[in-house]
Amino acid sequence: MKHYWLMKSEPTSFSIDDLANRRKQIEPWDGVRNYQARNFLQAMQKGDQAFFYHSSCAIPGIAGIVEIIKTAYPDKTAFDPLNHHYDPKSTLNKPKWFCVDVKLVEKFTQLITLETLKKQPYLRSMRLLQKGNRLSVLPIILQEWETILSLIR
DNA sequence: GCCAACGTTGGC
DNA sequence: GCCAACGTTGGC
Repeated sequence: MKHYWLMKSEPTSFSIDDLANRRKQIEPWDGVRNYQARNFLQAMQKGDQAFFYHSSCAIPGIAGIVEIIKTAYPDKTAFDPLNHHYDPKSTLNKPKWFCVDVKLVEKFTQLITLETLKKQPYLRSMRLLQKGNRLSVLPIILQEWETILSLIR
């Protein structure tokens, strides 16, 4: 069974346009340094889809859809001392952090803004909208997925 | 830039 | 194991 997710990225560091401009429109979703988010990454299966969410920017919101094309494998950025996400506690033998590969499925012609999401009664219980939620990777239930897509379809 | 809400760290 | 201090996230 296919599962749905939401993955956050700050567009100033990596936006949906950056993904669109990648060769094959594929990118490793690395740099996640939170255990809960990591566990969600590890639960992802090939073929799962995720909303690409732009966070910490002028207009936060969902910019499009990506598909998981490679399941979790060790995040190389944790091994690189020069990388901003370097973590000496993650080793080749015992990797602590993981990433998946995503491929662009669709960039929405119009951003589904956080403001819009908040207005939807059916989305009130959505994890993304809960107070204090800071998870950069989180699950979306099918009903929420479809409700969100209905906003632009 | 502010600040609430978390997560992590480290002394005890 | 507790908890204060600190760091980070992310909306505003």
